[in-house]
Amino acid sequence: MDSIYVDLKSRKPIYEQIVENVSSLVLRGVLKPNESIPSVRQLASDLGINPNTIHKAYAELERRGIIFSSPGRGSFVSDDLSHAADRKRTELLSALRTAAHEARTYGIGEDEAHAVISGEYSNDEEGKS
Amino acid sequence: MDSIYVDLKSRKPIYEQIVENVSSLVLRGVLKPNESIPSVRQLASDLGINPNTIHKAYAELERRGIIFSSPGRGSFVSDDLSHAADRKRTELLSALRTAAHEARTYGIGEDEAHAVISGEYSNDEEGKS
DNA sequence: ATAAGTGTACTATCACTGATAGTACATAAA
DNA sequence: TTTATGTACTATCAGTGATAGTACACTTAT
Repeated sequence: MDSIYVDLKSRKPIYEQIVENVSSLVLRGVLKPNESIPSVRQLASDLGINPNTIHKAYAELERRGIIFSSPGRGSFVSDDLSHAADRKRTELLSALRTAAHEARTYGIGEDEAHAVISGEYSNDEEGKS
Repeated sequence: MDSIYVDLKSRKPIYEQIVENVSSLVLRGVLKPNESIPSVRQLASDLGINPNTIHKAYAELERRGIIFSSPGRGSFVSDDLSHAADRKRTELLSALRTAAHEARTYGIGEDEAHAVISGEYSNDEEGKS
């Protein structure tokens, strides 16, 4: 959860997994602004996949303002993550709204829906060692 | 929403759209048990897609116990939908749980999450004419 | 200056999957 | 008998993800 990995058996393309993976580490604060992230070739080697695939992911991450890359130097976490954070927040609320809407559509009661939320927020000490 | 359609521009495969589409109509009670559904060729013609694609969707729907097909007669909604309904319910609750978990992970407060649920359940007259 | 490591840009190729096209056959109903 | 149905094939195409290989410009450290 706190490092980069891929699931080769997943339906989701590898490069998308990398994108979401790094994005998650950055937006959750595991990787700090201006911190360096693994080089294209290094990460490709670590994960046993093609460098082109990593580059495709990094290009998308740069497009989203999550990281920036500099030829000869490497790739780094963006110094301004506000845009990306806002977008993620909106996306999460939208997902929650959609799930709730679907639940209602199929006859799941409001009380039960609230109970699910409460249950998820009462899993004590989410990030313990 | 209450009839079968497809979005050719979607990332989701056409046959999967058909599956979810029919499944939704059946589990929401729009299509009743033992009611007939469009024939493979008819639906293919209506939607402007290949009959093989429809058949692939119908085969999956039959596998899930949503419909059943009979050569020479046609395809019909299953008479016993309890299994499919249970699975759908579990799936919806799981989706809600996942959305809530993600929201929490990224710092969205419990109050805000509950507010989203309440908001979605207070959209009065969801299904008006 | 040199070497090593970096991002980046190509081309070519392969594999998988979704989708189409066409044909064919057995069945059921009018 | 005719028509429409589900079903089962084969062949083909298109798009996409991924790999392989090469190359070039840039930065950093030696």
